[in-house]
Amino acid sequence: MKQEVADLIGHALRHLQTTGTLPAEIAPDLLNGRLQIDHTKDKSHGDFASNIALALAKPAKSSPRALAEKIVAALPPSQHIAKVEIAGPGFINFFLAAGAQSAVVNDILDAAEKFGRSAVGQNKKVQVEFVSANPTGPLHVGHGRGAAVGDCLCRLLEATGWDVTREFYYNDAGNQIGNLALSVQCRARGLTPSDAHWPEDGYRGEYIADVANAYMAGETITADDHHVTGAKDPQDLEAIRRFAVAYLRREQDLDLRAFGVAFDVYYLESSLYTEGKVEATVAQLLGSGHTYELDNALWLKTTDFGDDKDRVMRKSEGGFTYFVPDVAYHVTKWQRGFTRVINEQGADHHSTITRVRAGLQALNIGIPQGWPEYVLHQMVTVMRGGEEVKISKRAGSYVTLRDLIDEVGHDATRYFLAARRSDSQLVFDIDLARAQTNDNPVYYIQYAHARVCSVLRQAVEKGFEWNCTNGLENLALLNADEEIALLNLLARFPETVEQAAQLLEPHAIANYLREVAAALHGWYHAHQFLVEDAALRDARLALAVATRQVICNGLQLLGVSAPEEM
RNA sequence: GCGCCCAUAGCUCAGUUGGAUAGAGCAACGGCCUUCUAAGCCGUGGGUCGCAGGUUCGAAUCCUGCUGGGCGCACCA
Repeated sequence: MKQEVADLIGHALRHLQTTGTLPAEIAPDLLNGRLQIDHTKDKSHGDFASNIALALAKPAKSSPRALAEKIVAALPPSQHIAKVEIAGPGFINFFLAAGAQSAVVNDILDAAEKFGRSAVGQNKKVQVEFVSANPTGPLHVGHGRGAAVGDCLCRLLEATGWDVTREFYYNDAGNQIGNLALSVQCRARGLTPSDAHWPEDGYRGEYIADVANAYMAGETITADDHHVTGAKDPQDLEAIRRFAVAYLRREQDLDLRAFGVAFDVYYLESSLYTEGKVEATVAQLLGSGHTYELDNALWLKTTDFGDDKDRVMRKSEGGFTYFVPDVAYHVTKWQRGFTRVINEQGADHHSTITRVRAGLQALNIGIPQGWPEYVLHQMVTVMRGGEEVKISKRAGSYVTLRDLIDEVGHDATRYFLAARRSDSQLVFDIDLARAQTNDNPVYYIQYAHARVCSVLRQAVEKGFEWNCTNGLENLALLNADEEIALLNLLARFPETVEQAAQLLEPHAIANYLREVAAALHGWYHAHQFLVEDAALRDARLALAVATRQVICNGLQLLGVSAPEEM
């Protein structure tokens, strides 16, 4: 319906151009999306409003209202538009004809689980890299936020027609891993973090002891088609390293699986070395003319590309800094044909953005400046009983994702971690997330879904014969305020999805679903569904089923289940 | 000191990419249970959109400068 209004205005504008009322040169502007149609907040302003006359007044050398009148006069007739008004400084308000809103029920029932999907992505490849936690410990809440946001982004991109690859990058080759191995070795030798000989920056969580015990017991870890068995030898640091990495990777995989997140590609940092990709990148950078030697170290002039200081590539004592394999890694993404790449990561790693992009620009291999895109999420604070929760037994210094899933469940965890704009800090209220009341938005939304299911069960019990298409010819009977409000809301689902995908903002879906749930509950309480009048009953059930479908599709995008009973 | 992010009702947050009188949920107050789920619904009160300038028909939204909070500023990752 919104598109139809846009088309009508577009038609009118072209007409005004051919008659010379509007200068021809403003046409490209319009086609580039300056033609904006808004849903009105206020019913007295109609159903849709356009600011086109205000935007074009200046180039058309006309007053906004005079231009608005010309545009309205040039609008082609439409059976769906009952009335067009000019209001305020020059807004053009469109009033839909009675019954025009209810057509969306038909659309929803036709499209079913496809309602809200689109093809704007044109099946183009996009890679989303997210979580990418070092295999040095259990995933924490921050990783959980990354997992929730990243996976929802993927679902949004898939829903809008992109060919999505989910990728996880394991930093399994750096100092942190050496640290991990040392920590496990200490535990295997019977030391504890309270010991005087415990390494300064060793890992202190209980899980290190678990890894050490499993290693000493000769456990076998199976991951990624290969097996690693504990060598039981506390002297063999290399064996400990391999075992610990495999052990913790398995842990993370189990957590992610419990969270409903699955990756297509797990990329190992170590493979960049074994396959010579780091060396190749270094060689290319050397040839680029953007490097220099200073104090025995090799530097990249990242300041040539907007960084605030140059970065070391090869340390004076040998060995590359982390950012060299990072650049090499991104080169592989480019070479694998991902012209679009989105990296979802914690804001604390923000500084890598300029560095990685600078390295890629220095290579001068045709990578565009803004590639890759980044979505950063801010810190998460976990609250319980009005107090901040900071530690978990297993990890020691932080709350793990597993803790949250165990305590509040998979659905609430996913919802709450994705329901806020990712660039503002998030307070995760455990008490709220656990609540089986309407204060809890997850509960409220799932309950709306279950409620429709319940009504349909009642309909069967009462012997009302009904199927989805019964109500369609009676849709015009849906004219109560609550029904119109719900219809308008449902009609907005496709554009909500499209915009959330375009802006990479999954939280918009969460907010939208809360609105739909509220509209459904409000409607339910104002009207009986299972009335004697068969035509009205069928119409209402059709709308209820359509609403359930939209809620179901929306929850699917968030990775939250849609229960039939609660 | 430098860079990035944030600041909207008592609390948690939206705000359609510059639009009309800034919204929702909690909390507070007042109503509603012979009912397909009261696990709910309706109503009322509550705001200098952190502060000060600027841009224009029009600013919570864009620009500049402050204030306050978070994060980052390694030859760690």
